[in-house]
Amino acid sequence: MSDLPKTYDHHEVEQKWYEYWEKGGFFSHKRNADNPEAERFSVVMPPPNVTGQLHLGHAMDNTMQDILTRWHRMKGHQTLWVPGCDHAGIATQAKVEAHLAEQGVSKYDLGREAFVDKVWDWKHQYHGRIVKQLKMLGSSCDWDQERFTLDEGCNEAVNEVFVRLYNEGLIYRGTYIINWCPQCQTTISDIEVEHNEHAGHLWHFRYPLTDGSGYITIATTRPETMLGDTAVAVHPEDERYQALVGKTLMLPLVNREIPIIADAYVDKEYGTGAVKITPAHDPNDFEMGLRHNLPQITVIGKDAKMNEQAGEYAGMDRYECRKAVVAAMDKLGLLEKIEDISHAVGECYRCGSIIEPLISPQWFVKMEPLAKPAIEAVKNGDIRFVPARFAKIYLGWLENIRDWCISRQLWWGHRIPVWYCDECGEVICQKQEPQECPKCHAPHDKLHRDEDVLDTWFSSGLWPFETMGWPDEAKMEPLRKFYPTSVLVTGRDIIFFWVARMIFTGLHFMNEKPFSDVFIHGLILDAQGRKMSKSLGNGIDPIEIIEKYGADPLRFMLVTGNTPGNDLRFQMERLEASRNFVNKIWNASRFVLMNIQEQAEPTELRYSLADKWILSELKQAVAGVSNNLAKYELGEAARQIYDFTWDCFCDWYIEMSKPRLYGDDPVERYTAQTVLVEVLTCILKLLHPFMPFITEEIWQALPHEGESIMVAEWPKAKQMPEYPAEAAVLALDMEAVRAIRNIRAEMNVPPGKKIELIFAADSAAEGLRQGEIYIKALCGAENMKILPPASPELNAAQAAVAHVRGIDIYLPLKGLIDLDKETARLQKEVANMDKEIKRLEGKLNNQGFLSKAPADVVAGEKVKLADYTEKKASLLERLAQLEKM
RNA sequence: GGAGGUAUAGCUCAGUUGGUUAGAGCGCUCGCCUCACAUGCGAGAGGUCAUAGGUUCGAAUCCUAUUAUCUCCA
Repeated sequence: MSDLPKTYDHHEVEQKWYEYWEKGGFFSHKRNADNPEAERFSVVMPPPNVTGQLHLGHAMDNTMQDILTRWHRMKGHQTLWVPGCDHAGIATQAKVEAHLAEQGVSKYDLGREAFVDKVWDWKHQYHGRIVKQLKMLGSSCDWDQERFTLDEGCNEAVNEVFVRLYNEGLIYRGTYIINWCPQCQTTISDIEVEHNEHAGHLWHFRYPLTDGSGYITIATTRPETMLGDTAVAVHPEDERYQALVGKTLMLPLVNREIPIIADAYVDKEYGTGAVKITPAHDPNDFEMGLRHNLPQITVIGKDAKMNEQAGEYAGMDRYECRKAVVAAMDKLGLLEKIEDISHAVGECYRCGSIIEPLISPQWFVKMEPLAKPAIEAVKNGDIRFVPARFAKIYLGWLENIRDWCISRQLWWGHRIPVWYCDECGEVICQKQEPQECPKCHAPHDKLHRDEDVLDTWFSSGLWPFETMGWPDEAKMEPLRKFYPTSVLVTGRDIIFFWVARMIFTGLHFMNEKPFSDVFIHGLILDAQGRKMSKSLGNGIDPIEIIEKYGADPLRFMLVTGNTPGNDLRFQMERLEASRNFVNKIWNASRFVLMNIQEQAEPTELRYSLADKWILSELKQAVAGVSNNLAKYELGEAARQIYDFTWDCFCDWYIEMSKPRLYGDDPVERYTAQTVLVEVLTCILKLLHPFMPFITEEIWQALPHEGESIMVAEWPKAKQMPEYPAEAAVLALDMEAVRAIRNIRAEMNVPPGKKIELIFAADSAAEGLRQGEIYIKALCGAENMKILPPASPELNAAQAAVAHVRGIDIYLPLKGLIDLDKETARLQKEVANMDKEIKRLEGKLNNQGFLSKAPADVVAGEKVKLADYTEKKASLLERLAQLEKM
């Protein structure tokens, strides 16, 4: 036991305890491993990208995981929280390329191997930073289990998965239309394309019929692709065009004869109802092309420039060509009109470039067979989303899923485990590099490996089991113990990217879901409710916050004032409120420590009214916090700790303990000291998952058993005592105190002035007597008298009066009473009671209410009515007295 | 075009199966450096719970529509 400094300095404290925990092995999943009975709790950290540093969103995500992990650890569970980072293919490669470009070096100058080495250097640098940030935040993850999505073990897992899916026919290579980012120079998957509204135009072009009988007007947002048109489509039921179906058109500028086809996909209402079909540059046209056997003519290359098939336009940028095509059509008199429209344009989620749909040979995962069980697992409740509404988003996506393009034309990532034989064209998919072609036995140097790497999410989709040793039997001890994990905590923005993929890979390869619960949280917004972004410059660095305020207030702020799934606004005021709470806890603890330095001789423990009240309240708080944590209602749990600590413990109990601590009854003193320590210790435990650092600092200073609060036993409400009768008595005394303080304030009684109190009470008299010591201390009263109701001397005094349930309170304030003011105050209160009485009478005269409402509700309303009626009577009586004065 | 979220005090938000005189923090007003804390203490003011209907004995809470706003999907 030791004293605490007057002010709390988080800098030193936070670092000290984190090192202590880490060295002590408190984060290890091996703790408690000898207890076969211990329940297990496991989480895998959504691996942050090694691209850069962590932002507030990561801070929130990891705080939530840490709260759950620390809570379960305190409950005695064997816990594993796996940390790690993601290699983030495109993002990291782009960063490093940009960095090299500043020095005038391109990746091609370096070559693949040297470039990848550079990326590893980058990774090491940022990885160190991320780890440091996580530690500053207090994350209690098991660092011995840390993984990286591109480490050897993950590579083995990726190869294993790829080869198995290939052999099962669930991975295939095919030439389809894909999303090409001309800036990143790679394919991206459908979900990596962001559709944003842009102001654009709808150009109406006339395509002449080959038979010379006229023309058809098509509307397009992409004139440059007309060079690759291979048909014009109309809706089969569109009367305007029915006669034309089957005829052919002469495609202007290129003079190619193309058919008019009918397809139900066409929207009759959009544009002219006739659309040009470019199978090589539009996904829908591609599909339609397959249905109608249309040729695919690629006119735009991977550099987003027109290729040789574009004839005279070859070499032009796609947008330059657009202008040229429009001008040429105009010149030919085939431009009917230009309409201004707003339409969605696909952009690369990474660099914002406009995506060019292209036909290209790529690797795909066949999704339907994998999606089915993943849909089922959520539908049947095996996997639960919290909040439940996110299940709908998940299901909606999986039910309409398209095959997943997994190959990327990058250098940074898991190289696709496929080799091609130059001799016979055999495709060899296997984990180890082949020494010869298994088909034609061509030697090793006749084989070449696929140049592409896999989508980052292909490896992070295996995260819950690849991090636990799979597929290496020798390393799978964590997997056997901790898979499936208990819960996944993540943002709603990566439900498709990541959550869904982990679910289907987990189900497919482990025959078991990867996690039971998916706890989804919202985004962090700035104070104005905007997304934090680099371009707005409104991002906040968690490190700065931690350095200035400490990790505890940041963590507390990040999980309070908010309900699961909703976005959270970051406001300095809220951070300050959390910091103030930390300060409050610190000072309350100082008070307790100061007052137990001279421990009273242990005598008997005799709980007084206040002790029984605070213990009852504590039990409720413990139950509430535990229940809310179990429901992932972290904000509500935090609020309950806050309220209990500040209101119940600091504002009331500590104040009530003072007269006992400073008095000379050793039993009272000893009891108060004991209860103070007991309740404070319990508060610290409840708070520890939220504020790990300050709680450890104080806990270590208090009398305690064990090495760390981290592994102290989580309080069990069921084992705690409660005293409802005494708690109710004290609650009434507290009401009286509030009423008295109110009068003091309203009557401008100087705070230092001691007053006298006279109570008129019948059944409540005993409770007042028991609470006398507190009432006097809290009201600044010298004496208090408790008289029977209607005692003669009550009328005599010139006093202010209040009434609380069955108690008339008289404050003799000779000379301090402003009669008019007092009358006004009482009248206001009478009016208030009138309103309530009227409301209750209405309710209680309602036959429907009496017969249909539950009995306890009816009884409750009756008690209220009686209270208010009594109070009103008392107030009126007092008003009558005042009039006589 | 489809789906969903949100709408409660000046601001940011709670309000968990319908029943509280509708709550908190910040801000505001009044009074206080009361021996843990002015990052504080005590007392207060402030809300037609977006709008319109409906269900119910009873609606901030459930249903329908509307409006505003945000997000996702196409």
